[in-house]
Amino acid sequence: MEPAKVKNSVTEQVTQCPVISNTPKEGGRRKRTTFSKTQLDILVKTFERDPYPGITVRERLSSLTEIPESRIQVWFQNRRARQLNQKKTEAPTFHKPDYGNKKLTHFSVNLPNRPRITESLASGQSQLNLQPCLPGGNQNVPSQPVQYSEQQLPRLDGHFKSLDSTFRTGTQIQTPSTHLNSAYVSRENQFSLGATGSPSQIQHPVQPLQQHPYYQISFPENYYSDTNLFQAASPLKLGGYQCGQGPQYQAAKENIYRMPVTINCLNSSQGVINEECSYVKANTSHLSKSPVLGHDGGDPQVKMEPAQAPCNIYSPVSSSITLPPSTFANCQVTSQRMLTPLVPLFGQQLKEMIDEFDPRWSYMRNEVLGTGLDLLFESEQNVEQSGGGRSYPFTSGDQSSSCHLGHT
DNA sequence: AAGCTAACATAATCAGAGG
DNA sequence: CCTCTGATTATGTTAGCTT
Repeated sequence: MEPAKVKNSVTEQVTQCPVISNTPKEGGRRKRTTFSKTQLDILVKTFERDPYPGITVRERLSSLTEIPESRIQVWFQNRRARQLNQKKTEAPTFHKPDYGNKKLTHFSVNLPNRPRITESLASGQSQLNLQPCLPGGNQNVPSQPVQYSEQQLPRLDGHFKSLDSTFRTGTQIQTPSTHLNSAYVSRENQFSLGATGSPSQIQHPVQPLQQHPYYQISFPENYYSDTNLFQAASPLKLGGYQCGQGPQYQAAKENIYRMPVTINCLNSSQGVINEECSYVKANTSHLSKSPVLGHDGGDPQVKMEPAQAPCNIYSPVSSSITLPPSTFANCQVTSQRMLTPLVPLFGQQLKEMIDEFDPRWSYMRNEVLGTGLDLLFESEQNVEQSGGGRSYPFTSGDQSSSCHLGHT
């Protein structure tokens, strides 16, 4: 066992970041790191959006700030500890969120445990082009499709399977860890990414659907689903309602990376309303281990199929957007291992919904989709500003195009 | 299934930097 | 000197891997 504490203080010159060379001295205590203002700013802003960054985010921060990942981890640990202590000392009055007039309310879900890094993954440099929540969103990261290595696919698979199971829970949602017992949730409407090794689990009640209108958006599936990633064995439930397991749902799960399927809105007080949905039926997935990933040739075609099935997205808004199949008639899916989000016209609405829903999902969306959605949003704005009506751009691989939408 | 290990968490504490 | 905060240690949980 390690003998107590090493208290031989180092009286050398303070190591100033970004010069990171304060590795632990032989048998001594690591020199205290002094973070620069810029570095702290990045860390703080990241912390505000995600107090529990995963390894990829930490590595990303590390490369961005030139702070060793281990120091970043320590920083977040200390930050969490002090924030918890601070909030403990404060009067722990629980403020019930005011859902009355807000269309988006607290929605607690149990997010998945972090995917474990296998040795093969951890040993190498992170190949995930993830988009952490850095200052200014992800604008610091070049916009490019996310590329996944063979090794990352199984990891993502487990990750998204967890997401899938997350949304199969009922109204009583289990939170992944005691992280949620802090005021993060109640005050900031955030929920934590669970991590392995978390303390005992607790449950947090979800605001009853009957009392408060919800946005209950199945974004995790809309964005991250995959044929191989989501293998729902039991009916999906959202807010106590059982979601359809019909062809639309399955199709949604198959096409998450190309586009969100349909935005159906309904009043929660009316229960589930069956609305017409349209979706893209793609026969491949960038994240799937389908044979198409194994070769470079071929251009799997995107097939369009209409669907008539319940769409379990709740919203107080009584309108819906249905995308005609023609929207994607000319889309082609590249067979490269690139996630190119083919988000059609309603990107702005989608983005707003995502962002309002929870910043963390935006973050995860960015992890997978990169800046595609943001770019879409920008392009949509440009179109509107130029009076271009309802023509929306989309991309597929290295090709881009636009289509006119006559949505209702 | 059991054991090992990695990863991550909180909590407590030490100790350096700076006001 | 005091406060803030980075660094360390102890301890616990979870999940993947191996046997």
